Amino acid sequence: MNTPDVLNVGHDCGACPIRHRAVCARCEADELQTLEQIKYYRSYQAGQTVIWSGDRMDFVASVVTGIATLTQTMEDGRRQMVGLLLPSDFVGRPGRQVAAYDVTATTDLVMCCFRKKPFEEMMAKTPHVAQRLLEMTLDELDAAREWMLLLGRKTAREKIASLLAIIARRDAHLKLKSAKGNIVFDLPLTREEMADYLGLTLETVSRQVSALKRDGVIVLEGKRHIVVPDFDRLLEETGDDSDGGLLV
Amino acid sequence: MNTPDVLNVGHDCGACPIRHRAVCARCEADELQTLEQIKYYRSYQAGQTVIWSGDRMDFVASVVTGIATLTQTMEDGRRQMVGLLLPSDFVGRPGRQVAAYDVTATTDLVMCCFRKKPFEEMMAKTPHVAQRLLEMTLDELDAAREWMLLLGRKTAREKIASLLAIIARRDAHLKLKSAKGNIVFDLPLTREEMADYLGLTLETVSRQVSALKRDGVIVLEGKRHIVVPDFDRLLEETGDDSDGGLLV
DNA sequence: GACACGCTTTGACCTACATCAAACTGAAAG
DNA sequence: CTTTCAGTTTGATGTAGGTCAAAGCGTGTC
Repeated sequence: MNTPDVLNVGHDCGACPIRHRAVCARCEADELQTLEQIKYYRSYQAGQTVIWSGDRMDFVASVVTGIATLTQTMEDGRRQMVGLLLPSDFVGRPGRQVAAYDVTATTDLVMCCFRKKPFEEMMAKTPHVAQRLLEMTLDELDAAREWMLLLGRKTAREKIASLLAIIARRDAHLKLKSAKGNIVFDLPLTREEMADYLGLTLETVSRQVSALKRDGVIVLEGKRHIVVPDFDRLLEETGDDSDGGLLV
Repeated sequence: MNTPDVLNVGHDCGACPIRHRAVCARCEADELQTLEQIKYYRSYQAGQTVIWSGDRMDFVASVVTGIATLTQTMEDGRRQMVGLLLPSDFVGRPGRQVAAYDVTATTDLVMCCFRKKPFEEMMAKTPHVAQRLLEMTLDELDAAREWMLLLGRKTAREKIASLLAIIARRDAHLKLKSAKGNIVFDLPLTREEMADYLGLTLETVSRQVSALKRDGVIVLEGKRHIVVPDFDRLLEETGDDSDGGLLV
């Protein structure tokens, strides 16, 4: 096995077309050996909670397969998703003892974990890892800020379109397919989870998904399987700038 | 001068009570010398735009005095603030050529800048800096996620109370005062800027500020000067958990 | 086959906040 | 002292999305 999960975290290889996933010629570097020694796997079933906010968290991890969410809950039960973790995403914060969010598996989930202590020691020694982690965290921060624009200023319809576009893009990217023609993917979230992502109610999500379907922006096969016949059309519905955020 | 601005970025000294601000015994470390050589200052007047989204950005910087905001704007003019930069906060992303957000001075502003190229070279050499930057970015990510909960799920009144609490805390912290008794501070934002922060309109902000004043949660002296007679009371109005997010 | 259970859709109604509009306030400019 | 202007407040009205309620749908179970 080529341990792509380990590469996600430890290594940034310019030669790899898809940085977080590909196998890389420099796999023998020291930090990878170290990571290899301290890693272990955990599996969770769909719906299982990985960690509760406030729990002691003695590991960091990266998602290998499946989807997990980070959510915050208010005392009265209002919930807001604050992170959507797809394969190759990183969970956990070096330097923090206690989880700040609920982490939940929304599909069956496999994570590649590293015990926090040795991971931090390794980080202190190998600048590679800290730099890669910084880069990944900055990407997450950008995503969070786009998400803030969505939550604060977009209409319900724009929110739905944006979420579909995000998932479609991630999905297509992970499958290495180009974005020409039909884009097909399975929604990994229930209406309620979509609502928690978007700051809406599930009823509003349902209505707006139906509306996009009625207007021919998407085609629904069953409840979960989605076909996007014209990706540009979907992007128009998001309210985002047309130049599509190609910042480097 | 003890160059506290430089310390913000380059150094994490456990001995300093207030980490980002204090002067530190290890100031002679190499990276500080390097930073010292490549730094320069820029001043902006209140209202001036520091960088437009999409502009080439050849420096990174930290705020020395004053307040700046990061905002995103949609084609039709809807605006959402996505970052509020107070003294000691960091702007700019190593590795990115182009600004992703509008950066605006909301008060007179002094920034301590570092040209990007030498800063990045220095980062590659001194792990200290990358690690400090990672830590700061993770803090920002947490702040962004709390902000997402605010935007997605809080009522207008809770949003206002939360913003006041955030500013009060930052302000008190920067002044090294304890949080007992009256907390007094000047609002650094106009109603419109508050609205852009909170995903509201300025009219709603005005109404809710008046309501909090009517209910005795805050005392307004003029339009900007605010007295919080009972900080716990204000916190109750935020809708947040009472244990106040003391995550380490 | 019928039942139960989780998820989704649809409808009727309601309300928090947006929108539009006008008046107020205070500081700066002449 | 008057004018101007940016920022703010306040009021009247509109509406997107929330709330409550009921019905539909697919899958697994007895």
